[in-house]
Amino acid sequence: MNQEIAKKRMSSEERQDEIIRVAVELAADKGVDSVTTQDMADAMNLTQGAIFRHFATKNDIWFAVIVWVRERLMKVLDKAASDATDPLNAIERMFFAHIAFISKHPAIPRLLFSELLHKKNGKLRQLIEGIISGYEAKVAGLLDAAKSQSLVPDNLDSQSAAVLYIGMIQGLVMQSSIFGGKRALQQQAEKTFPIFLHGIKTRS
Amino acid sequence: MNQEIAKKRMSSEERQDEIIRVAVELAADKGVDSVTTQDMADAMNLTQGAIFRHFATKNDIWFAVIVWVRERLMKVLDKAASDATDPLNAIERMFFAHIAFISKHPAIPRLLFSELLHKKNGKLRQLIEGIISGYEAKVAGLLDAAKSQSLVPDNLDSQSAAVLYIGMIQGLVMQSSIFGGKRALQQQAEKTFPIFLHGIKTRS
DNA sequence: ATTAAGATAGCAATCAATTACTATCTTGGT
DNA sequence: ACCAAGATAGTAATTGATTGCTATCTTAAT
Repeated sequence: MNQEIAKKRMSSEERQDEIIRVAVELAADKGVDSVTTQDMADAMNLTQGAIFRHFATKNDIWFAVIVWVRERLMKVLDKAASDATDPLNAIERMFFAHIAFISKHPAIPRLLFSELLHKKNGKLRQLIEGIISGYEAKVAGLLDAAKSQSLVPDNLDSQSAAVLYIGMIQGLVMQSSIFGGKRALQQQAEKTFPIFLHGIKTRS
Repeated sequence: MNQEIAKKRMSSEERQDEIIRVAVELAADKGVDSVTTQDMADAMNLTQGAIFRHFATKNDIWFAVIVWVRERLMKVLDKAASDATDPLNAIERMFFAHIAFISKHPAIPRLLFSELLHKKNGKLRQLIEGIISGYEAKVAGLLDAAKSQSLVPDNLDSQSAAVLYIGMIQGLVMQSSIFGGKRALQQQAEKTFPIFLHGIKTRS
């Protein structure tokens, strides 16, 4: 019953998209490093060699995956920030948008925060570094804007607060990775954010 | 010139220690998954097969590594906490002891926080989960003690604050992994901790 | 002389990547 | 419309390198 379907011939662009999608899925289950081109091929009813009609090397696949993630994530974050009433509210909306994004794509943090980072590799590491430092700069910028509106004290170190912000996401991801699932992630996030928020607000 | 040195025969126990030490070092450079038994053997002027005179499987090596890390880290943390004057001070001392420990062994966070985490579910994962959840419980316990001394408000969610605490460490590690080295890690830690501390202190 | 550590060599499995070939789609000249 | 010619996606098989691990021999230390 299931033999005839999915035997179509697709354009290279469509196949590239499918490979990226499948790679993300598999990375969620087995971890990035243990996903083989054979796994990808199996997951899309294709032969292993066919993968290399669409990507020159396996590394190029992961590069494309990261680019895909970047575009998706940035789109979500930008939209969340644009709906905000003030800089602090923008940070809060971005945070929960990010948590929701992770809930939908559990593989993402693994891609960004773990293995590929210390892969002495050139392009991949640079790309991920760019995403994270760009994210950090965005948060720090919002905090500076909050300063000028006296929403946070002037003597707050924006960059350090941004580090804490990103760390909070990492901590929540790890927490939900060890214990519960999506539901727990959202719930934990709602309880953790106020502590961070209070940490950056007016000090003695 | 370099042929005759390091040709000693060692006891199995000594070799096990050296294998563990070398494994930690190599994991810092190349990442855990990409360290092969051949790499370890090369790093200690030994044959690859000789490794298996001292460990039955490669997995056993990583297990021993994690156990080694746990003992070292817990020892450092316990000592830091025992010198403290009050629960909040204990958390602060533990934090900076942890940061100093990481500065000395940059491979550790990678072992605990990244790759091995999403390694299906074996003994390794269980061991790491135990370390982290134990750590979290310890911080949460100190926060509860701080409540009874009115150092932090009663309505603080201890577990969420502990998640933020661990996330702060993760964020700092990633920050220093992307940018500077040890110096930057210590400096950043000193600027970030006060934000966390203010976050858990008395609220409006 | 006995024993345990290390050397040498090799196995079976797995991996990314390449090859030679086939099937299918696209296109341009008549 | 037609239909050969080229382009492109896919298959099947194989390559060369690497992996964890093992069987057998060699040597050093007690």
